[in-house]
Amino acid sequence: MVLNDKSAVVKALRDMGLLKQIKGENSFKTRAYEIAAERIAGVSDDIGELVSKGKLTELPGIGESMAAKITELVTTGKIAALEELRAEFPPAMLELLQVPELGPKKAKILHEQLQVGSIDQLEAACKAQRVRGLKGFGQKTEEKLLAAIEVARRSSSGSRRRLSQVLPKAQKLLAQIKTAPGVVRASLGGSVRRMRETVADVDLIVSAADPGPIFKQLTAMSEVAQVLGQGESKASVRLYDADGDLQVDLRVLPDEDFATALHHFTGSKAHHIRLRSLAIERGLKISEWGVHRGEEKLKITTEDDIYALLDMDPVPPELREDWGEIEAALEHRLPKDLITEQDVVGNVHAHTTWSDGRNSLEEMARTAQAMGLKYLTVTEHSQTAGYAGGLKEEDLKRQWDEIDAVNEKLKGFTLLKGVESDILEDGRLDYPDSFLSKLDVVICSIHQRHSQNEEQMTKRMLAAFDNPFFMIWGHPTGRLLLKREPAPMRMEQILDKAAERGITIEVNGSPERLDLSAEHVRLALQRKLKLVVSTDAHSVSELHDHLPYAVGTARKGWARKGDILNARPVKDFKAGLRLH
DNA sequence: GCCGTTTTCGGCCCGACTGTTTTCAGTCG
Repeated sequence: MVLNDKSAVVKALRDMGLLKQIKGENSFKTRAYEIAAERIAGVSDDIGELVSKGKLTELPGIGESMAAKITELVTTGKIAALEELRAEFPPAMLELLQVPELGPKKAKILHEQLQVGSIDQLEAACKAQRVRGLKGFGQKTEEKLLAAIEVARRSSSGSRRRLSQVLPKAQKLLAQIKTAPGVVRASLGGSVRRMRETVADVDLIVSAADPGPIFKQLTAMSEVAQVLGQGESKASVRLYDADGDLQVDLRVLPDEDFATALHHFTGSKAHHIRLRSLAIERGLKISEWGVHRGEEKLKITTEDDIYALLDMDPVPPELREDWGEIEAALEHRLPKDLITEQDVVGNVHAHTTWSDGRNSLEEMARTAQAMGLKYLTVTEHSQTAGYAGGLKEEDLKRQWDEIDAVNEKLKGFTLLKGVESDILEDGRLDYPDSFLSKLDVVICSIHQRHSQNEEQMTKRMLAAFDNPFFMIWGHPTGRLLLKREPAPMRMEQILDKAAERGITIEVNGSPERLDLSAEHVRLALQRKLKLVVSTDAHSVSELHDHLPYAVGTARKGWARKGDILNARPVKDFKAGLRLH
């Protein structure tokens, strides 16, 4: 095995599909590559294992030909057919498709007629007014492309941004839209509603008899930089935004169409394609405008009605990715009790002014209590983390006195004594066992030496799990979304050992982390590992603000209430942390 | 390229919007 890298496989399949599109191949063929890429991206299995065990063709959407290409890539490091395809085009050909408004058909014409093979060449051709003469192009297209090139360049660092950079703005927009006259129902849609860890735009779906005032409400907002388009049922705008351009798509429909429209614009695309095929088998047709049986339009009041018509369990938005939820819903084995924010009774992983937090112990405790919680784990940084005000044994012992004093004052609320201990480069923790044994909660995290290779990192974790006081594995991969890749490690092997040792895994809700990821949450749950949804709060506001991201990520990984330790009362929480 | 209690051949999700168009193609979601 030369290249056991799932993301490399996904990229190769996507690129192959796109290049074939530009060549003008049959669109169903090219879509097969997209489907296969999405399927691989969504499976939680190790790609090398799928190849070596010959299980690729068991995945829906992957047949003999696709399996052979994937096997070729994993075993030899490249796909000959893809190399040949690449050789037919300039190296930067695919970057052209990053330009909005420019798809494979127009790219093909530009390449064939004007030898355009990069964004820079496209810009030159447009400025020279050589594009407007091409068949199917005109002056307006040329001008639009020039503007689109700017958009593509501005967002070239990746047009997606972290969910946390968009969700609060989206919620604010939704609140403002709801104040427009005539609004009946309104909701967020799209990848924001599905709680994807990174998102590209905002979708708003509104029902009202007259769309006019709603469009007006949106386009009149001061944050709107440009109105990109407006028709009878939808409008798109671009917002001024410190993080770069943010597109907002607003749909307004009669209330009888709200549920089907909301469902349609929530996605994902892959989920819909599967669902609509199933509908056809049952003599139904699903579109954004409703569910039809022949000419008859069926009455759909909620999204659940759509799944009921297909004899499926209702699928919560976070699960709509075609990651196996379709099959599970058809077999009525979709989890019914996914974790919710209301289920959480204890806040896990908090820092105070004792280390690098911004609020005192008592402020954190009172805020958590006001949120309706019953306990809070105080887990300051450990002595190795000098940069974060890490505490020595004597410091922590003094902190216990203050914790005892605050616990005296608070009724029906408990501060638990803990620490976030660094996992050193050889897997040791940075306090002696004799001290760790005195704590209620020991979260163990990696804060340095992220650059170890896969072998070293895997060994480090396996060794760390041998410590009898290792209770919770904190932000396991150390990733920072769009900033730092997850540390390389053999996650399946590590989770196997964690399960053996009875270790609890953190789903860290710090918006830059979301660590574990939803995909890894599923891997952990397959091994019956216990989880905590944590805030990693460094201030009272983060106690509130981070919880939705932890819960959303856990839900997206199919975690149920029973899987989450801090959905249990304090006594059961403490008991659950003990190793077997 | 994938897939099959309507098929191993002949289908493959569906519609809005825009611009180039006298009836449609391309792009997007």
